[in-house]
Amino acid sequence: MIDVMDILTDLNPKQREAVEAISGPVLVVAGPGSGKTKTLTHRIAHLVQKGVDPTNILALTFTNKAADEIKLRVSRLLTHSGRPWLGTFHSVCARILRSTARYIGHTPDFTIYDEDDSLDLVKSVMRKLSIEQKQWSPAKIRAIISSAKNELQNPEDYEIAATDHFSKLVSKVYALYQKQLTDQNALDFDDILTKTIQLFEQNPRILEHYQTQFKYVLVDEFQDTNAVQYKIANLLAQKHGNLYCIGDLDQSIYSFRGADYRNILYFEKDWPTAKVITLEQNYRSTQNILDVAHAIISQNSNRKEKRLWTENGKGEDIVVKEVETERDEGDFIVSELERLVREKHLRLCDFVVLYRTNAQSRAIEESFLRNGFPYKIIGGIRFFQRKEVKDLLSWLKICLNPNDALALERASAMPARFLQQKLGSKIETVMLLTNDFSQKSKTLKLPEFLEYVIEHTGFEQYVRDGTEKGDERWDNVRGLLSVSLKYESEEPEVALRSLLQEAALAQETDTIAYEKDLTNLMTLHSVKGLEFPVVFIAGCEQGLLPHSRALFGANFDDIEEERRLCYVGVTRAKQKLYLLFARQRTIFGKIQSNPPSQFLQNLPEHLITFIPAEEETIIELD
DNA sequence: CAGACGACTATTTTT
DNA sequence: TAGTCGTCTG
Repeated sequence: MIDVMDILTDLNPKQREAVEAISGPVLVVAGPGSGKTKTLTHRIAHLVQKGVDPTNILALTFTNKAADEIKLRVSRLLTHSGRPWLGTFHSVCARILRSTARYIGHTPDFTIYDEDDSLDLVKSVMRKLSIEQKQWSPAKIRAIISSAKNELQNPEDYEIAATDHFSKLVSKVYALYQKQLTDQNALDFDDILTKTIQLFEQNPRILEHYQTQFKYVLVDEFQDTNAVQYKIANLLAQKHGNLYCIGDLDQSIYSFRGADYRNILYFEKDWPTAKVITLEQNYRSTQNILDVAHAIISQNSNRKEKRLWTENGKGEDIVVKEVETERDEGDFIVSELERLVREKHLRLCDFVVLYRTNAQSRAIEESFLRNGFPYKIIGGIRFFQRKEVKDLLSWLKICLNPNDALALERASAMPARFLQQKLGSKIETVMLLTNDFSQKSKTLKLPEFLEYVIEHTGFEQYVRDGTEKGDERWDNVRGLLSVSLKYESEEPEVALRSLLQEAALAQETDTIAYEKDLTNLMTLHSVKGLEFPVVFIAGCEQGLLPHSRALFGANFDDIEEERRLCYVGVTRAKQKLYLLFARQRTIFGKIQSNPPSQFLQNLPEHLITFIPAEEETIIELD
């Protein structure tokens, strides 16, 4: 156990204030690199040091990555005693709902539908209602249903509010969609949150139970909460009033999926006695980088003024580089990288290349390939989202929840010729197989059970069609098998449940290879929370950053979010920052020419080195 | 029912 | 340009 003083002496005065203000509501505005996670973890440790039982502490995050990081750091600070409740909003709510499922009309083995499942269900509902999918995009309808849920509108509420033709149509889909979910004993991601609220509102004693338990509630990345999540945190903290929220409005970049940074403003209204602490000392970047970041973000009107400072010194100029084409952009990045590795003895993993859209990675990759520099693309399709993985998992889902019609449909959709190796007609085959699997799932260890399912569904022949992609698919299936190994020692049913829960809620993200000697390439969104000595931001052009959608819509908020995105990118840099723009670029097979990003316009000139495109650049005709 | 072909579309992404 | 989706064809 670490000494109380150690936990506090390691902090600057503001951080220490945030850690020590343990009673009452606290809002911490934490700029990039200001020790947000440190403050949160030290606060938890401090509470325990003060004698608070860890089970009375609830810490909520948005991503599993953040939850894992906090878990790890808290466990380093506290070598004894129980663990706090610590996890994503979804995992904590799912945990609560598993033990209270009957109050919301489900059984504890409810299935969690991810976004793809949810879309499949919307499509199936639309087919049932004979709604033309060409005319009305299922994805759009799904998104509308999702936002309705996030405004706590149930199908009846939505129907009442629906006036125009389209809304009425959506209302029909929503009603049947929700009914199907209930019938199938399934919850979508939004339900996990909204059903928790429903549970609390309809069962005051259950709410009271959790309110009593959670004497201290902490919320990480508060700017990313949506209305429902904020309400959950608020409800849970109501009894003791010890609600601690930490975040940064300037780094809110997920409003497109429901995050509402205004929660930070509502917080002060809901908790008028809240202590507000701003962390402005930055431990990551040079002052030049912070000044440029400030020049960008201060153009936003929706923000609270704060000014980051550092003891790291001014550092180097920020490089603004003009290039002719996206090919030159990639080549410039690689040549700078090569030069810095040679001159400054940096490693390839000290660099990161950032871009607004995934499509931009292509040209940059090609430069890396041409010059023989290793790289890794972060992002893309997640493991549990892959078709072959979902296909295989659907067989497992049926074992736990035979009402899961989506899983049943998915499993049945596997070409009969693979299944028929063993048994009779298709529908019988699926039935017979699932019956058999259900039995086996109770007795076989999880990895053995998976092997069994793979063998009896002809899964290898199914995914492995002799192509390279087929081998890749097979690798993913083997990957699932290795995931299952960590549940090997558990009871078969518990293990199965855990695996499916992980598949639904713990979407494994690519890990950044800090230790490997290669350069990471990723979107501006993916880089949030990370830091690198040298940062390249490619494509600083009107239409790309800010993205044309935000530009075209002329929506004020959208442009401000793009600016925050740019700010997030800039503040990842520890020592050196490059902002690049191309005079022309091929987008969707057409050559476009866009002016430099408006975000480059107000940068303090004395901090910038501008390098124009080389005039003799030969534009290749092709 | 598997594969081919043309039409269509095209931020960002976590749970 | 490139990936997805629905329809058509053998």
